[in-house]
Amino acid sequence: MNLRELSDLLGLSQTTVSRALNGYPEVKEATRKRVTEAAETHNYYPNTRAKSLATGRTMSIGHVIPLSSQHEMVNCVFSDFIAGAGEAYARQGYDMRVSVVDDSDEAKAYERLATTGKVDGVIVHGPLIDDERIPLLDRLGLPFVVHGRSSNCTAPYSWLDVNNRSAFRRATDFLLDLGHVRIGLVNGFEEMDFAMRRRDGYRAALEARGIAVDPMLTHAFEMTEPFGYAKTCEMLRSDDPPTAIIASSLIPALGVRRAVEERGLTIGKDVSIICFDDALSYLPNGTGSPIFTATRSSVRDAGRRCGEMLMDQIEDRTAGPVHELWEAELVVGGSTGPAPQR
Amino acid sequence: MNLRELSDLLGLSQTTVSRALNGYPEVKEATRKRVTEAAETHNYYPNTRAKSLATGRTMSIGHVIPLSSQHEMVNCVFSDFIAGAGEAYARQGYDMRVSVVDDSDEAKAYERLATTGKVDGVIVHGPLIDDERIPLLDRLGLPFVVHGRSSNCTAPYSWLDVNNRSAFRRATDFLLDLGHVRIGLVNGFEEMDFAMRRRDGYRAALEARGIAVDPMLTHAFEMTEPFGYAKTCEMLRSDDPPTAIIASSLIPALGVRRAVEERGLTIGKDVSIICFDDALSYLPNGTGSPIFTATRSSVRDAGRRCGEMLMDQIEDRTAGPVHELWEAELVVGGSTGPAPQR
DNA sequence: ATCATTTTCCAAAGCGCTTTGGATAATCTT
DNA sequence: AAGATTATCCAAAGCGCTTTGGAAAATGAT
Repeated sequence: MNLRELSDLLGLSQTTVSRALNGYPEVKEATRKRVTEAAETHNYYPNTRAKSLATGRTMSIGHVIPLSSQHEMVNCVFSDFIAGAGEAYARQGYDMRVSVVDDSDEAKAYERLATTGKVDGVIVHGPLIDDERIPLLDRLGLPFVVHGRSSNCTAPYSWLDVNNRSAFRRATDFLLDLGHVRIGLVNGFEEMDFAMRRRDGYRAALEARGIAVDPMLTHAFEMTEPFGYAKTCEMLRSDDPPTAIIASSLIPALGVRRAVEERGLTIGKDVSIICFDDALSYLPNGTGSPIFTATRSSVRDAGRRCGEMLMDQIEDRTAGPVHELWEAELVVGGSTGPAPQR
Repeated sequence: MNLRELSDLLGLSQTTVSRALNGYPEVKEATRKRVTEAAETHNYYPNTRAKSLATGRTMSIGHVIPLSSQHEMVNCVFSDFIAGAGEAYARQGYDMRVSVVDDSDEAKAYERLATTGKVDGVIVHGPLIDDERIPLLDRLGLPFVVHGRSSNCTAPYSWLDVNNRSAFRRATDFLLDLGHVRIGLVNGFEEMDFAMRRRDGYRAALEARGIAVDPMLTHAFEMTEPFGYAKTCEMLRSDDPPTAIIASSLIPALGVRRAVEERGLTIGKDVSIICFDDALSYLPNGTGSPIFTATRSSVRDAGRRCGEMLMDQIEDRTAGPVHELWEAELVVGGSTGPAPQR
């Protein structure tokens, strides 16, 4: 059942039927009612492809995910983000178009999305410190919202980020207050803006107390469980091991925990752990009281909000860039305690 | 730059340019070369919306994910699946359209996808035992592939599944061979087909040795870490606690581990653990030797293959349904050992 | 050289919708 | 009651592509 058939059936023109269905004012209420009822009973839904072509809008938002051998974009954190974003999209009749691309031609993928008109806008995931995607999208004129920020980027753009620096500064201060001095950092790749900022917060807290950053205690890599495990093993084996470790995500924190326990040490006593908790729905940091002391900010909420911001921008393209900086909350769980006496 | 502009520029008709670009035979090689080169230099890419309308194909595959308060579809396993599927799509020029819907109108969402022509086919995730989506999609005539199976479903359909029954039978046998008798099961929701089959494999192994299934030892719920933790605590507190626990995923297994260790028991000695390992990229079961003894099957590979099967089906709609049953591999890690002596 | 084929290209008709620019009918002024 | 407004509807022109049904040009057969 298409528009022509429906309008023939009703003895009306396609124009009128289309207008009735789309809520235009130049159609009598009685007619509108007749049309909507007929559409209902005959199960008419406008063809998306035709509608897209006519309106120039696709009602879909692109998410480009690079598939690289060395860095996994698609992970638990990502899936919670898209769950949130997807929820926001659904509420406004959008949906999400995910294209997986080889990371060598990620730029081309964005270009293609823009020139072929597949999407009305995109979300930029995992921005690097000086991310080239931002000027590119700016140039392409495709609306976008960055989840995170990109330092050194001069072009104006909309973003939503958690205050990673203050979160890690706060976590580090918390440990310092407990008397810890040897504090390890298990971070994500530091080309990524969020990881760089987290390291910076960590560094600032230490330096404020006159403690130098020990390169032996700071590690940056893909945030997997085995990475947390391996680096913790390495640090604990050293002559001057850390008494506390900060992990950039719950997942490597699980590895940290495994390494600590395997060594027969007790968490929160021999070694304290703080992690950044994205409040993943499938991997919650405990249900009642938190397992790990953590700085927490829901990535799902972030997804939801990024989606909203982007749709707003698409709907009103004249509006300027919007920024939101969220503070992470510090939740104290059982994984931290006073530094052990020497 | 659109087709008309490009053809005007070349002094050719749109027909010829279109044909040259799409590899049709009725165009001289020299002309084709001239056209492709012009397209290249002028950065011409056909408008997807127009192309879709003209061809009736969208080159995109739908994934419907119900958003429910009590059951999370979007999880780590899901994200690895779509990474695999997305990779397959990318290779053949498809991409993925994800729509998040309230679970109360999931059926309507599929109907809408079909009638509005948003996608060329869909992947059905997490089939229930008698899943109504299968007859629905069959009726709608929308190509689809089910990741998993749906028992009791009479309509023919394509699916790819791991042999959940044999995997859990094997895991249970492995523990029985080690002398375990009290074996706990931390399963997913048993309305879901895979969970039902897993339970069945577990039951069959026990019954083959004349051991009755103890309801105190079998639990089914959302497969989160806290669920694994809570149920393990509960079981370990009982008068006749299990000496081994089988978990339906690595994630609840982490909770199982936490509960066991928190009680001061040793994994692989006091309590053995086997889990189903989906070989998640972000949460691998160890790098070299596995952490948990596990039955393993890569959900990412499954995603890739489901995607391929679906695209094949879309390309040749006359082909009958295809089935693939994958056997999970048993990998022995450090989490299992002989049953402790009484 | 003539006719039949094949090769190469084109004009025009969709695909199913939205939207512009009227026309007609109904209502309001005076 | 005639002219001015307004409410209601319509025909037709896109949106940018593919594809059908020829036409013209080139090639082959006789």
